[in-house]
Amino acid sequence: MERLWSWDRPATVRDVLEDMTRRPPLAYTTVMTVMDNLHRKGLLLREKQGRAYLYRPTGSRESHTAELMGQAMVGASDRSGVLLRFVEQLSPEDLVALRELVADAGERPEADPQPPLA
Amino acid sequence: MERLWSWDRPATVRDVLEDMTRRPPLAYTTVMTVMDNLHRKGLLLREKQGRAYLYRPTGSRESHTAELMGQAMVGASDRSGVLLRFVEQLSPEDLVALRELVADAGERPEADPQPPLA
DNA sequence: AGGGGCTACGAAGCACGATCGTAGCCAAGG
DNA sequence: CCTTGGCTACGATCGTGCTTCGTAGCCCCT
Repeated sequence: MERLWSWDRPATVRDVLEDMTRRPPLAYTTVMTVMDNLHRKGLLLREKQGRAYLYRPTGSRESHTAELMGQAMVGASDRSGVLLRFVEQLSPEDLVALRELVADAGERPEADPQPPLA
Repeated sequence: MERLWSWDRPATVRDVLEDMTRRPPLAYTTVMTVMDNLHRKGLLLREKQGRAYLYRPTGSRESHTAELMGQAMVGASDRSGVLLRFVEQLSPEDLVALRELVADAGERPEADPQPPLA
């Protein structure tokens, strides 16, 4: 399913359908239903353009993954315990990245969350 | 389901069943099937004691949550991007805890992962 | 006005988990 | 020795959610 958001531009149902490579090609309505479900789940925004809808992701794939990670620890009583186990299983590269991130966070309380993306 | 691992001691099917409070009490076999599924999924260890099995959790609840969080970012291409979005949504308290954790990690390359728990 | 493309709605198939019943096993007690 | 009670193994049923798709209806363009 939603692994088709590699391209960062909005897409119509037909765009996605024609990009799909599948042994028996999926039906048009299948792709549409999936995108509609994603939209109902708040993962996709849509906007009417002519007679068709233009879909665009609500957030980046990274945001979504981070959202899932945060969701996994809601209701946890010992949050720092969870974080401890989490950093324990991180790779060294992840660890250095994380170290920089937690150091930066808080220094500039509010920086641009989304610079122009360049 | 598995919210019964608040107690840290191993338990038999009957222990769990008698601890359950549910409008229509669950059948004995229901609890057994659930615990067996958890065992098949590697979340529970079991050991025969007499004619019954003793079940104990494979890891702490914190380890399991951390495992899920790690699982959420497998296959992510931009891991530091994910971590960025993740720390962004953390509460200030979580942030200070995480800062300590990433600072400690690496200083003592291998400390006891499980001290006697005292 | 007609046709092509798009959406809305709902049905069928599939996978997974939860719930439970029945059958079989084994040890203890009469 | 045989019966009874507790436990496990196996499979049936049910509900839920996701996937796939077809049909019906709508609207713009020619």
